[in-house]
Amino acid sequence: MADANINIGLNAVIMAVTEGVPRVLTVKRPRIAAGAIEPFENSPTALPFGPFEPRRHRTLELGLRGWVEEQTGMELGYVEQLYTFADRNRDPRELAGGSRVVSIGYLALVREAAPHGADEAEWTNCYKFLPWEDWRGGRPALLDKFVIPALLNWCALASDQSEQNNREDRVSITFGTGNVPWDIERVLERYELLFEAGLVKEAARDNLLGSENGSPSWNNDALAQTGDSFALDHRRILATALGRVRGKIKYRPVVFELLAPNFTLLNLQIVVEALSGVGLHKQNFRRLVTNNRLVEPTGNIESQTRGRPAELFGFRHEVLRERPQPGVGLPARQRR
Amino acid sequence: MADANINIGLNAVIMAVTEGVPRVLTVKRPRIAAGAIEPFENSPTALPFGPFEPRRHRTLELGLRGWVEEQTGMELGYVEQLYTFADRNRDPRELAGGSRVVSIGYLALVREAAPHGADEAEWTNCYKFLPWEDWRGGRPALLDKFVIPALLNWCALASDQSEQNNREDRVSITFGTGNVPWDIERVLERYELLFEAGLVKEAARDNLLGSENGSPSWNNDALAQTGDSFALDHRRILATALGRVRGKIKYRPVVFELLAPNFTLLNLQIVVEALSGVGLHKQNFRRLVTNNRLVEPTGNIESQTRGRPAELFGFRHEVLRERPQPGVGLPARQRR
DNA sequence: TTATATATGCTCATTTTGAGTATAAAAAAG
DNA sequence: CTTTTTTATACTCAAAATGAGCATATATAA
Repeated sequence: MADANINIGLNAVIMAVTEGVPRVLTVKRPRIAAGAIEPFENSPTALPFGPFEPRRHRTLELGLRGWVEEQTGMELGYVEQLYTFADRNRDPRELAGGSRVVSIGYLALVREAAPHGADEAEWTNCYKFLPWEDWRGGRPALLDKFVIPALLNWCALASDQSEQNNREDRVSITFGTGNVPWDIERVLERYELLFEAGLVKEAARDNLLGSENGSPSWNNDALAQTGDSFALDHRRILATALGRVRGKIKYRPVVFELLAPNFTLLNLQIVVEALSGVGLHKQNFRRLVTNNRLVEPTGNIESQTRGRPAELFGFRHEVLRERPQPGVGLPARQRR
Repeated sequence: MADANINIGLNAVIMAVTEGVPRVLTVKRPRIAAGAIEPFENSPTALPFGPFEPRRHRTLELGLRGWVEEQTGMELGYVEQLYTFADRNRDPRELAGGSRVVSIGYLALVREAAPHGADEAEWTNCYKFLPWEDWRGGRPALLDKFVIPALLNWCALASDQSEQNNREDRVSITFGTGNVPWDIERVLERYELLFEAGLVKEAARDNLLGSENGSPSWNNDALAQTGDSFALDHRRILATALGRVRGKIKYRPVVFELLAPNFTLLNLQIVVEALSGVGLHKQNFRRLVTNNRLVEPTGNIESQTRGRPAELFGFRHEVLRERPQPGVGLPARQRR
């Protein structure tokens, strides 16, 4: 009955925001399904992951929580399932006769704490893997210096006119060329386009692109500009996670999972900006969260500050019973 | 290496809207993983499903498209992954020593067509399975007549005060008791709450609720009011699908997957209302989709109509290049 | 004391939304 | 053939939400 060639792995994107930097928990030695540890060549950075053991775990989420706690000592709070990935060639070892790996991605939001466990886990800036996603300091320079020209070049290499139009449409919608606005949520679409165009290291590494695909072989200098790489398809899972958070923040109060119970409105704004990757108008942000009664003042004042001390606020849980979709509300479009 | 006790099944929620009714494609004999057909007692209604065969299919989505075409003769257009379900006891046969079934749910939107294939597939009104979700004719009577009282009763049966508060909060947020507005997207949360409270047939059938859970054993008359049942956890998957469409409709132009290329604005509105389960203000709906330039007039006029003939419109594809998140915009809250 | 940094309150024009009224163009009823 | 019914479409108007900025308050640093 059972297909002996399927393994299920659970991958965790564990995110935190500290000092205005969105971070993801990364490990050096990925743990391989079925419990065995296999070091990769050069031990590439990976998301923490572990096997799903049906005999031990009643649900997928419980399985995930279990081994995350074992590996990192962290007890997860907010957890949501992201996506299930099972593309062939996901793991190069399948080609060598190994079994097919199906991996289920999960997103967890935590208040940053030092991980402690068997693996050398550490917090890494998400934008090291997806540098084109951070617009807080204005439009990232690498877009115009490298990414967009390379994508347009890839469009021009299409085999026929219809495919070229297709590619140009995708480039303009995902990367906002022409007069198309930048949509902060299309993180995954952007990564997948770069992958297809052979502009991220994994594309070459995973050897999925032949010359018939019209993909030029970019030199390593160029590929170094598109951020750090991850083991397997973990960068794709991270892109899924970031896109999901960016969407969810607007209609569910998930930001508060990343903040201490008391925070200033600037603290809150910085976390929202870090995740969404765009800067927000301070006064309007304040008006939004207070008028919507998403937060409530505690009466306490922040100490040890530069300018005027700010009031401390807390999440107003009752908002869930007042408005169907309470979130922080981001601008629909990002001006360039 | 491989865990011989895992099977992966792909479940398809194939939706269409005709005559103002949102329909889902259902089959009478579910096909069991690994290709064998096992008739269930009474052949309960099920979603079409098939096994994922890693040797044949490069990706999960291709696998799904493949066997859907084999089984129903339908070539799917728009397809998106919903969620992966793997709870223990999902399939009662696991208890009898069978292997664990992991099922990956997919949503497909099609223009309704007669299915033709080996299984006796047919289109069924989604609201037959989730009758409390249809508010187009006003607040469904069964909410006040049966569902809410039964849920409040379940709250009162909680083992301690904290659990009772917890239950009451969940009831009011998902079912909008007190002054909480009804959130059309919380379809899955509502179904899961009814399941926990033992108010849908599957809860009793799957025998997951003991008396220690504080769930009364409802008589069959009562359970008959909460809609038709599905095999396994297929009703849960349908709830996931409906909630997903209701959300997505707002920010992606997915409705047009369900409509012919040319349609009147009333056609469009009826499809949106059928999915969202709420009635919309006709003039404002028109203003929204035309001002946002989501649709464009074709110049043609509908024939064979009752009142004044309406103009035919088409989806304006260019809107994707103008606004980041083009959708039809539903009212945030549903007034009662 | 002055500069600088941050917090917070407020204004104002514009856009979007909710809820209607009014009119137009067809078929059905008498 | 006139009236009624039905559906389509245009327009109004008040309320709410949004985008952008000015002004002021309260702290530390120079």
